[in-house]
Parts: sequence; C-alpha cells; structure tokens
Amino acid sequence: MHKKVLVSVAWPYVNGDIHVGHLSGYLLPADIFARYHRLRGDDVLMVSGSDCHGTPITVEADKQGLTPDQVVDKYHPNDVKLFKQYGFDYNLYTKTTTATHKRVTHEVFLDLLKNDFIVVDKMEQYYSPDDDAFLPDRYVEGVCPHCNAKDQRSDQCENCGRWLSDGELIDPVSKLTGNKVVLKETEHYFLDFEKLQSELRKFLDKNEGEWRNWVWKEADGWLREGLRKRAITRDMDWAIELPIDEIKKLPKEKQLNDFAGKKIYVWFEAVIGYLSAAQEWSESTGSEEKYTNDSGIVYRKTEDQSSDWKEWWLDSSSEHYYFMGQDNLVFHTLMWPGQLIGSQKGYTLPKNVFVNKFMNYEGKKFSKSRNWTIDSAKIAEKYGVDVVRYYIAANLPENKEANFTWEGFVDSVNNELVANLGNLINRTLKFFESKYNGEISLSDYEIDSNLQKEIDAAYRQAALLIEKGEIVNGLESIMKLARQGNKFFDENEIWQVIKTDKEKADQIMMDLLNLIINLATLMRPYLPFAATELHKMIVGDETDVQVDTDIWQSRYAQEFSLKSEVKILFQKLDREKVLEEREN
RNA sequence: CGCGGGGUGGAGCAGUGGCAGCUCGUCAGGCUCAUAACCUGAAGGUCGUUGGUUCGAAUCCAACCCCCGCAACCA
Repeated sequence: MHKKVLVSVAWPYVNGDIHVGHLSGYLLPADIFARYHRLRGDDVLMVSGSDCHGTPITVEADKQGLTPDQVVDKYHPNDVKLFKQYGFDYNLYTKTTTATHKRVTHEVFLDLLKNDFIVVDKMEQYYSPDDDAFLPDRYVEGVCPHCNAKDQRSDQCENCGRWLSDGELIDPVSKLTGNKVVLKETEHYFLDFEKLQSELRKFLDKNEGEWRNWVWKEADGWLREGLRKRAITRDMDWAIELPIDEIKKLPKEKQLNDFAGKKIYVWFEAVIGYLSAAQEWSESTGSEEKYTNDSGIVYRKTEDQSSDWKEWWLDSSSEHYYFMGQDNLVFHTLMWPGQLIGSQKGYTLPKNVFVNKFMNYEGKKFSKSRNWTIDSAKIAEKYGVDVVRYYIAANLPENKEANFTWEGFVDSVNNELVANLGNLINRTLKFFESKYNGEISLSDYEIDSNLQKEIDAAYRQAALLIEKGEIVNGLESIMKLARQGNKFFDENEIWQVIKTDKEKADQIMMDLLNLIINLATLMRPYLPFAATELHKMIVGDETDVQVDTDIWQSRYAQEFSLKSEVKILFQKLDREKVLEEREN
C-alpha cells in the first residue's frame, strides 16, 4: 500500500543565480529522496517555488534599476531552466506571487488571528518624518557607534562586523532620500510563540531520535531558550497585503489602529508556500503530463496520482519531509510547525526536517559578491549532469560542512563513478556485445545465490538510509554493490571460462546482466539520466514509475538482448583540464 | 555572553564502553573482458590536549585549545 509523501523543498530566494551550494544544501537531496519514494510506489507530491517578496529583492531591484517583479521575472525562469537541466522532478514549482498563495496566506493568517496566536503589539522602528514612512533596516544608514565608520547599515557594521541594535546607529538617515530618520513606536501583528511553546515542546519530543541529532539539538536549544513574540508584519511595499476587509469584521482588539503601509512579512508567508502550492497543484489542470505555462510555473501530475491536496495535508497518515540549508533550520523546525499547530485545522506536521550544513568552495564560502561561485548550469553542461549529481551527492554536508574542490571532483568521478560503477557496466555490456552478439536466453536460470544476497542487501540498505535522509550513505551502499560486482567479474573469469565451458559462461553472463539491470534501478534516484540510458540499452523503454507499484526490489530476467550499441555512460574527466578551473 | 556543529592514518569520512573501520591516494603483486579500468596483498593512526570514572574509553565525566554555523528586520 502506498503512502502520501509530501516532499517540501525550501523556496529559493530569487535575487540571484543558484550555485552549487544551493544544490548540495537541499535541491539535489530532495530530488533523490522524491525519486526514491516514487520508485517505491508512493504518491509523492514535491513542491516548491520562488520566494519572491522581501527587502533583498527590492535591494536587488534598486541596484539593477528594475522593479521587484522584474527581478522575479528575471531569475525565476533561470531557476526553472536549471532544475530541468538537473532533472529535478517537481510536481509544482511555482512562485509566492500567485493568487492561490495570497489566498492561503490570508487563510492561515486569519486562522491564527482568530485563535489568538496572532496578537497586536508595539515595537520601535526607524521612521522618516519627511517621507512620512517607516523604513526597513536595510534602508537606514549612519555612523557605527563602535568604530565610527560611515554609511553603515543599521543592523550590522560591515567595517567592524558588530551587530547593532535599534537606536545605536549615530545620525541615522534614509538610504533612499538622505532624509533624517528617528526611532518611533509603531503597531504590528506578532505571532505569539509563547502560547505555542508547550505544543512545540510536544512536537519536538515526539521527534527526538528521529531527526538528525544536531538538527534536533539545535531546535531544542532554541525552544529551551524560549521563543518570543515575533513580528509578522512590516512596512514594506513589496509584500503580500493584509486581509484588511476580513480583519475589520473581527473585534476591535484584533485590529491595528493604522493599517497604512503594513504588509505581511516574508518569513511568515514564504513557508505557507508548502500548503498553498499543494492547493495550486490540485487546482491546476493540464492536458500534458508535464509543462511549463506562460508564467514559468512547472507543473506535473500523472494519471495515477490523486489530485486532492487534502490527502497530503489533512490526512494524518501522510508523511511530510522538508529539505533546506541550515539558515532555515529554526523556521522549519519551530516556526512553521507553530503556524500549522496554531491554525488548528489538523494540518500534517513535518515528519522529518532534513537540514544540511553548507558546502564551501575550495575551502571558502560561496559568495556571489566576491565572485567565488560555480555556475551550476555551466558545470553540468561541461561535464555532464549525472557526473555533477554524483560528486555532490557523495559529498553532501549532512552533518558537517562539506567542501567542493576541483581535485575532489576529478578524483571522485574518475576513481569511483567511472572506474567502479561505470566500468562494471561497460565491461559487462561490451563482453555481452562482442561474445554473445547481445543475445542470451537461459530458461531455467537462477541467479548465483551470493550475488543475489548482495543485490538484496543493497536495496535494503539504500532504502533504509535514504528514508533516514542519509543520502550520502545510501549512495555508498549502491557503490558497494558495484564493487562486489567487479570482484564477481574477476573471480569468475568469464573471459577464460567462455573458451572452455560455454554453459558455465552463460550462467556467469546472466548473473552479470541481472546485476546490471538491478543497478540500473538502484542508481535511478541518484543518476537518473544514466539510469535511463542504461535501461534503454538493455531493456528498452524505461519502466514507468507508478503509484502503488513498488519497483525498488530485485528482479531477475531469463533473457537479455541489447537494444542498441553499447555506449559509455560516464566519460572520464581530463584531470589537467578540470584543474585549470581553479585558475578562474 | 548565548544556542549548536566539528577536531579519527596523506585526503574525505564512519564508528557513543569491549582487539580502530570505510572510500580514495601510496607501495608491491596478479589479471587482460573493460574508460591504463578491475582483483589481491601491504605500509600508514599515541582517535585535538590534560586529568578523571571503569576490569576495559575514540566512545562516559571535567577542564582547556583550535575550526565553523546561528543569534530572531539578510528567512
């Protein structure tokens, strides 16, 4: 019986290009996880989209002389294109600017407001009397009180690195107009986490031992410190507006004195995307199984899938998994669950929150501004998507920081992927092609019992590990089977046996081919393009993934025929040439 | 100051009480079906430091040193 699995992938912020760090942090592991579950016959809904609102977008817009929605329109299609290139198999990849997202955001807001988890409170904020407007911190600059550096932002001094709190900055002015700003008290809506504390405690305790240890402890640390009220509105044009008409129907104490300029703050709204995207997916209909519509939304719904979002969100047997980088840990382990709990609608809570640390680039942080980054599209184009997927998947920062190095890339690809897995497949198929003309059939064939044990163990091990989010170890258990395969090849010396004992050679050939088709399945979550190629060579069209059909298990054929000429799946990299990348 | 993570043979990592393991690299041998790929064997570690608990510690406790992330208006 299949499960409803929601694979929730963090929403990339669309103020720049996606680099290899993003891929390793959450995008690739989420795709591997989703692909695995589809092979198991689970009904997987994988959703995400572009996170479009907030100050960084407007900052980027100002810098480029564009409007915020032009910035979104510039980067969103790039991201979509990149995801297609990498084979990331979203059911819906949307944006936070859709009507559905706004509607659902309003629903969640009103639920929380009615349930008294959203309250009105006051805070001090920078205000420009001349412009009659409150300004976000990013738009206020002045003199750092610690080192006297000029033109520093009001939240952190870039010169001395110190964090500043409100009011510390000397002679604060608006970055836009140069007008003087002052701190002024203003009303905002706050999410009252103090009221959610005990429910969140229960939620965390239930997951102790299930989540990655460091993730749980980090969340636990935050919760033990005690969560405070957190503002969920701000003075900001580029944001989702409040549902003011609905709010005005509520009692006076649930209303702000002045709604002018107050919009929903991006952190509150972006995570709601997991819920709104599921609904948008449900509502969408398409004649094609997979398409990108005019607004650049990727949509995919297969015949065998349920199309009702409620089966994922309101059925307690559904399982929700989240993928993100460590900067998002608190939002997904505590804040978002808090929002769901406070809604009191019975929404499914996260079953596991897979948080990754960051991947560095040659020992230093990826940085767009310092031009220390790898173009995700280019590297895949140059060296092959699966080759890049392999290296990243083998080096995910699951428990500690990882490091992308060109030397590691070459060594890993050449000495592991190509030499071990690629070579096993190639030597088997080449032998089959030259000595058997690509045809074999053995009616009462049974696979070598030791090999069978190893194959079954690989399926079992990889399944166990991937389900726990140990994507790196899952890959290792597949590579282990390939190593065992090479050993089997050597020990059985088929190239000798075939000269003296055809019958015995046939048996070995069958064993090897059956090993290969099982490897083709095992590698599918990680190396989807190569797996498809391989499948085409020895089986024909790839078996369709179907809800309720579990193909994550060993299978053995009694005959094989090559469908095409044997091709090399992974090309060996030119070490010298790749290492030249370091110079750039 | 606070909340977390990490420190294990040349590199990357696993290992939370019982003779220190894996992948890669290195060295030696073998094989020749294969993308100079594959197989076998060997060398290589006082498990960050110091002290403690224990019959026994990489693993538990204490103190300390080094590296990294987060710190709530950069999601």
